[in-house]
Amino acid sequence: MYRTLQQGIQARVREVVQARYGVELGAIHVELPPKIELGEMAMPVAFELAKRLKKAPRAIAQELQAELAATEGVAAVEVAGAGYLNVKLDRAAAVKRMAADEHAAVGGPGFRLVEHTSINPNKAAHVGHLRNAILGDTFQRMLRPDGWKPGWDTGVQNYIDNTGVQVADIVVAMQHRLGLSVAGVREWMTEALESNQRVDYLCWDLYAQVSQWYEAEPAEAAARKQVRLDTLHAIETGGNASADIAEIVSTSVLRRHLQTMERLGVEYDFLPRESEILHLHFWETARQLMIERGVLYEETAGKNKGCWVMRRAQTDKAAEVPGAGEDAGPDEDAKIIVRSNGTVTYVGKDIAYHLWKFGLLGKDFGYAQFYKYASHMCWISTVDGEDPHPTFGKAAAIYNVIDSRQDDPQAQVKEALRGMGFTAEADRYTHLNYAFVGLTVRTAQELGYVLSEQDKGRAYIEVSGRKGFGVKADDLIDRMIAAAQKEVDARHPELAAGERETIAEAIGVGALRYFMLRFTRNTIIAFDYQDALAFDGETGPYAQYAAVRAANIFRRADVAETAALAQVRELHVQALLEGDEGTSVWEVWLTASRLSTVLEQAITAAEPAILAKYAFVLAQQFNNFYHRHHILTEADPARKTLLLATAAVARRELVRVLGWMGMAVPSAM
RNA sequence: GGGCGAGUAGCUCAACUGGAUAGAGCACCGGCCUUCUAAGCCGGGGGUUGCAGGUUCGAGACCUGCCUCGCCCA
Repeated sequence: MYRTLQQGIQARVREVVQARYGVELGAIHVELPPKIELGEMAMPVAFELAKRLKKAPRAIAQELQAELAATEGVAAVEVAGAGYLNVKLDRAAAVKRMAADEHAAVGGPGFRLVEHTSINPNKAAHVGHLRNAILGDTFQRMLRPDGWKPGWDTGVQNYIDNTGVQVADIVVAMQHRLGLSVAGVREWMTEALESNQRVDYLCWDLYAQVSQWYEAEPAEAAARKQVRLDTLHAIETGGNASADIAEIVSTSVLRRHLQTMERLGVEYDFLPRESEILHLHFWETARQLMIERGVLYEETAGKNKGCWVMRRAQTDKAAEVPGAGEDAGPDEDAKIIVRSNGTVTYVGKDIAYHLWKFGLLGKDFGYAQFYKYASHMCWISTVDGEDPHPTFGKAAAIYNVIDSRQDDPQAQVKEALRGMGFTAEADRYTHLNYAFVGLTVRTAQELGYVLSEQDKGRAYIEVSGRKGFGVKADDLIDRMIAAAQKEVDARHPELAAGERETIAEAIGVGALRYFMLRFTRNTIIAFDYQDALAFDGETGPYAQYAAVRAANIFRRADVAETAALAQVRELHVQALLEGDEGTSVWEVWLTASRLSTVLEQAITAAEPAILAKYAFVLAQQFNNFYHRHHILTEADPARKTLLLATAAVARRELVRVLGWMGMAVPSAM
């Protein structure tokens, strides 16, 4: 609703400024004034104009003021400070439109491809992976069509590197440490499943052990590293025991990852795998395309002689240097795509994969059904595939949720697309990056890790799969839910055990998801059990609690939420929204009305933390309102209706924003 | 050596991308449960935004140079 009013005022300002001064304005900035007494919208537009018109900002603001007052939905326009234009909204009108659930439509054409999680399928998921999956899943929910918004057609992918060195390490462990054949590995897996052990946990330990084994004896180190390399090559080639074991292990671990993520409400549509990128020869096709487009060439001299390298974009700097053109000799800083021994780098394969994502490769995966969710099927890549099947790729825009250690390679892939002339695609390629998750010293020690004195002085301890160092995702989820369960059991002994469990799950998962979303993406999270398990203050449970309280009012009231909202539209509420008391009610409506503005902002900035902040502020404002006004005992019927509608609208928007964050509102708390 | 990111209250983080008196949570101190649930509410203390310059009506944000820390690359 705020968004709609904002658009109306922006259009009006543009019109007035054009007519009065003949000036065409660019983006018109509208912000929230620091205090509600100053109004609901503030525009610093007069400052901008002051420069161009050589006139005092206050004078300009005063001239505009009179002409803007007539805008629809506006009660008054005032000039404040050095020349701010402050807009006071028609509160009663806004409330009525809000009650009717009028809001700006968020969405548009073009398929959006969100890729996230992408955990190496060789060990259990850990906290860092949770940040990735929760960020990606939340962003996906922000885009996808739902009951509230038309949204964008959206698909979710989880890329699986099933032929990489990490999977090879587990295969080495299986073949050379445990001495297992393909049949033996199959048996080992079956046994683990039947004895109810988490396969990914067993692999977690195996991975740490084999990593140490490589280095354990200096005399053997070279030979063991060679075993590892040979195994990796065997897996890439396919059709041998190592490749078969890799397939068995990675598929079992992958299923475990999907189960873990499903506990958090994270689901996928498609799982493209590295093995298919290899077997379907995506790279060879991409290579031809890159050569044709002139971005890939063989270096004939210098240190990169014999390599295929990527031509770098012509920078301004290079252009200024005389003789820096093509005849100036080898570009020593060019990015190597194919090494002189013929192996393709990771970036090379990634370029091929991204050409596929945008439908530019002229090739597709085979598709097979893999994992069934309650509402849809998750497909996996294969060489041959089943028919009929859905198709992925051919995206209009992509979002890759990958941590910021991959900034360089991601930029190179984007640069390759640009270099090939696919500039529109490069522009719609978003690396949704985020800083990694470490552990606080306290939590690392609690988990039993021995730290050096130097480590103890650090702000965080880095997670390391090779050392078996980290918080496993399932352990964390278990503990979050257990902590919630304890509270629920104490507070609601009257509820059935089953319901208490459902509630605890919603709270535990909500607390975890909120914790991962409340930090902006480039903040390094030092994960701490104590902080994550705190359910007071700026946390998921706080926001959920506000929604539960709002619902409780309607459990006792004699009207339903929808009825309260319908009734308020028939009332004269203007007087009830003024003064100190009225303003405290109006503030809830104002915050609630900003939902679409906030969502759009969060999508544009690709920053889910904006949603988390908003959910908290809305909950805070509701709690404030809840304490100030006792709704059910309100004597004045008109006022009571307004208060009920206020609770209804706060709850409605809170449920929506929490929904995008993947957080359910429990039946009781 | 090059590239990227960070440095804000005791601690953990925000600050709508250049706007009004830099805001929250935690912790600490004081108050509020016979009224829709205290996982809550109200009040209080706490800041040279790493340092030094600069740009302008206006800088935590932009520019230059330093200082610390962390990643990535050779």
